[in-house]
Amino acid sequence: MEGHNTKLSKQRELVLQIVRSTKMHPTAEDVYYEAKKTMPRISMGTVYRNLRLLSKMGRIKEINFPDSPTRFDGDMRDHYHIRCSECGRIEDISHFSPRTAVDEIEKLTMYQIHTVHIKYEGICPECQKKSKIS
Amino acid sequence: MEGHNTKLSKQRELVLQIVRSTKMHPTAEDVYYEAKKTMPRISMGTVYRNLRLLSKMGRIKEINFPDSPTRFDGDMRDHYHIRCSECGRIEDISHFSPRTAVDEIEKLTMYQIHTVHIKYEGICPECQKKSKIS
DNA sequence: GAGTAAATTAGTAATAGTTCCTATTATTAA
DNA sequence: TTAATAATAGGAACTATTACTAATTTACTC
Repeated sequence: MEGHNTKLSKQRELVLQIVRSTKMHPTAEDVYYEAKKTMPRISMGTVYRNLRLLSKMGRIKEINFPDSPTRFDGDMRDHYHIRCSECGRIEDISHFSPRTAVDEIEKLTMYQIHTVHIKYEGICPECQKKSKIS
Repeated sequence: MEGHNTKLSKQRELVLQIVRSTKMHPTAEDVYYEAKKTMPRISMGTVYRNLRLLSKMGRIKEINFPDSPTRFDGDMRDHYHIRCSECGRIEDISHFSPRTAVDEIEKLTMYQIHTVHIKYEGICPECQKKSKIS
C-alpha cells in the first residue's frame, strides 16, 4: 500500500473503501457481508486480516466497547465515540476537545452519560530502554 | 449481596476479595487461578458469572483494551489506566483530572503515549423516551 | 434448628469472535 | 515472462465467554 512489502490487493482496497464509506462503525461481520456484495467469494479471514493490517497501518481505527465485538472507523480525524448502553448504537462526537467536560457533552448529545472510559496507550519506561539497547 | 434477590455465596465473596486485593488488574483467568488456591473446586463459570454480576452491581470495574481479554479492577475511586503496547502491563493513573493534557501525563508516567481512547456510555435520547413510556 | 423456595454452584457443552494453516492465486519487480 | 513473494479462499483451530442442568447452598419463616 505505502511501501513495506505490502501489496495492494483488490480485497484490501475493498475493505478499506467499505470502512471509509460509512459512519455506522461496522463490525468485521458487517464489513464481510458488505464486501460479499461486490466480491461474493471473499473470505472472513481476508476481511479480518485486512482490518487488522489497515489498523496497524493507521488507515482505520478500532473501537472497543465492553461486551461487544470490535468496530472499525475509517474517519481518521480527531473525534471520540459515545455508545448507548440500551440499544448499542455508536455515534461520533466531534467539535469538542478532550478537555470538554462531561456535562457539556451531555447537553451536546442529549445522552444521559453514566460512564466515561479514558485510556492511554504508549510505551512504558522499561520498554523504551529495551528498544534503545537492541 | 445487597438486596435484589442476590445471595451471598462464599465464591462470590472470594472473587470480590481477590479483585479488590490486587493492583494487577487481573483477567478472569487470573482470578480463577487465584481463587483455586482457596477453593480448589471453584469453576470458571462461577468466576465469570460473579465478575459480571459484581461489575453490574458497581462493586468492581471492567477494563477493556483492544486485542486483550477483559481485566477487572476493584478500586472504585476515580482513576484511569495506561497500557504499555509492548509488554501489555496496565497501570493506574491517579492524581489527575480528566482535563489533564496528554503531555502532562507523559511527564507524570514517563510513557511515550501514542493513543488516547476516550469513550462515553449513556442512554441515547430515543431510549430515554422509550423508558418513559413503558 | 427444620422445612422450603429460590439462587448459586460445578462441570460440561456450546457459542462468538478471531486467528491460524495450507495449497492455490495474484501481484510486483526485474 | 518469469521468479520471488505476498495475499487469498476455505476451513480448522483457538480463546474468551456464556449457557445448560442436576445437585447444592443460601436465606427466610416458623
